[in-house]
Amino acid sequence: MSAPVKYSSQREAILRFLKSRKDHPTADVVFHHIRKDIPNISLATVYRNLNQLAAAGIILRLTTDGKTDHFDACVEPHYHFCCRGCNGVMDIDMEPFPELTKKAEEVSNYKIEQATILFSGLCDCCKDKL
Amino acid sequence: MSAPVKYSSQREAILRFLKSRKDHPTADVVFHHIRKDIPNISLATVYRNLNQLAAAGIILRLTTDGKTDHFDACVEPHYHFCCRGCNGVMDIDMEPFPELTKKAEEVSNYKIEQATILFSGLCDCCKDKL
DNA sequence: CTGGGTGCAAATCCTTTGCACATTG
DNA sequence: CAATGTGCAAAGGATTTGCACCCAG
Repeated sequence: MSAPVKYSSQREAILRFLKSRKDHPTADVVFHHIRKDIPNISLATVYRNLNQLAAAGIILRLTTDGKTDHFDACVEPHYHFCCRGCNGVMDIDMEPFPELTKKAEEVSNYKIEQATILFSGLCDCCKDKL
Repeated sequence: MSAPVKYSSQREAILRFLKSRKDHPTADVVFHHIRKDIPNISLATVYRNLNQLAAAGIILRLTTDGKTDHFDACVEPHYHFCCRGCNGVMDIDMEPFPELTKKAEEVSNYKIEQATILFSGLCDCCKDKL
């Protein structure tokens, strides 16, 4: 049923760029960087591909407190941190707590498929400045 | 420094409405309900007051995977669940895990001020339908 | 009477979509 | 050649803002 995926150089470039970064760029950041290699790529194409990759589970869409989503080429379950100073999104290297989801499911009786943990505060750089 | 807050019947009505609900309405839902009592209130006023109340720590803004934020009159730390079927946001009645934040802070060296835990999946109603 | 609050409409920001053309398989 | 992907521009939805007027302190 799902439409067969056809190769496109734009999508490859987007994915490659995402994999090369350990921060988690927004669509706009992806767009501006890809543009250096593919000058006439359009923002719409970036959005379309990010959506497609996320839907396919190849990348992760991160919804933070800011208004724009961030994207992560690492789909292993892990936690994130969003700095209220610079609005950057970073990884937190700690093992997931599967008990959390299990306990929530017991307590609530909902079918819980996912737990999103987002820490926020100030990163190393912003800790001093603010 | 912060501007003195003046009373307004609109803000009072918005806060009262929010307190009367255990789901977590969006700005638009608040608007349509308040409108029954204050027919000529504007959506801009609703947004302005929700923002002001959230900034003052009187209510909580909940950013979910959906595109519109939800608001919660209960500011005690607690967890939420967002149903991908009906997009509703519900409370999860379980004790918070303070260790989570502590551990993340140790591991990362960031100044962590907040941990947002959002579960998602299917609620009781949507579990059967989908 | 001074400054915050409101309603309205217009503006913004982020994201999606329609359409004609290009590219892949 | 059939169908997906692209670029462009226009549309869309959620939220904010400018401005003249209103009202609390």
